[in-house]
Amino acid sequence: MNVEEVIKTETKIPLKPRSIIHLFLVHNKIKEHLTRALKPFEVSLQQFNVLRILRGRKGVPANLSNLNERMINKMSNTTRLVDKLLAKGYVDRSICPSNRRKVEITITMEGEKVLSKMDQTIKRSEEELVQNFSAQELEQLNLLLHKF
Amino acid sequence: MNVEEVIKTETKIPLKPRSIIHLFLVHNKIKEHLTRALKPFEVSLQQFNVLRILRGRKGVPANLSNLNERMINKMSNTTRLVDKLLAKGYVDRSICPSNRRKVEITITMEGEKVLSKMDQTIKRSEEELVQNFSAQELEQLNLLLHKF
DNA sequence: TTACAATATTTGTATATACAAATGTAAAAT
DNA sequence: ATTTTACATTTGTATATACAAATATTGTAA
Repeated sequence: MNVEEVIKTETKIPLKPRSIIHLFLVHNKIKEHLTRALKPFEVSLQQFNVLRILRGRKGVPANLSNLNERMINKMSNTTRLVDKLLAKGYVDRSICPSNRRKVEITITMEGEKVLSKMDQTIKRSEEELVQNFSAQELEQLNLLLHKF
Repeated sequence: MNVEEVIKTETKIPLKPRSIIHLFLVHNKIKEHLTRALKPFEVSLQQFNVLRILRGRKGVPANLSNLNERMINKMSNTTRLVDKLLAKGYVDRSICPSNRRKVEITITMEGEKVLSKMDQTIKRSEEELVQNFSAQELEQLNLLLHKF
């Protein structure tokens, strides 16, 4: 992934903006790659992410705030995202009995089933994406990203 | 920017997925930061990007293909993006006389004027974003990103 | 108890994005 | 010359995202 090549420019970009553009381009590449991997399952990356969060709660229902704080893209309309998963039968949603302002969201058996299939696909994609990296280089990358 | 802290999890994430999540989180942070910086100008990052590309052509008109191949997010509806800039008076658009399938897009004086103001704001934001990095660390980051 | 503030979610609106189909123009093939 | 193919852009549709406003419920204060 060469910056100048991808955005078709001959001029040398200064280090700071170049780093940011570089990161954007890599992000795009990864996002497209993972989205393509999830395509057969007809779920978005966000929906996949929510399913994983729900599974991680091991049966304990989540409300929208729980989901939001664990999501990668903090978005305000998690409601509509859950609507989609509900329509697919991958989650259940009910009103919390002890506090009727809240909702209780859980993953269904069906949801767990498709999720475990998605997991394998995503794992393969991730392996592909970082195939040029050694473990040490990935550690180094994480250290650098930590500085942002 | 600590991954586990941001997505509020106690479990240690394996190196490969962690690297990818980390990159997503950093991308989000940068995107939000830059979008906020452009807010007073009422243009999106994409629109800002298009204006910069047009300026870079130094008067030579661009068509939609030219823009697309230089844009960070390759998108199919550059038409509508240019519509927005047109409505703001920042670009001109006309049909290419030699090949009427094409359009000729140029930045206006007004566009150049606001763009130079945006530049300063964006430059400051970029400085802030990479303030914890030494030049050497940024070089290293670019080398690693190059591996994707 | 009534009014007010805080909390949790939902809805509305505008823009962004992805993909497919439609439109109009130019070039190539028969 | 007419048909076909390729090219460049536009439009339509569905979903995603960001932000503000609306709704419903609970907790608190006078």
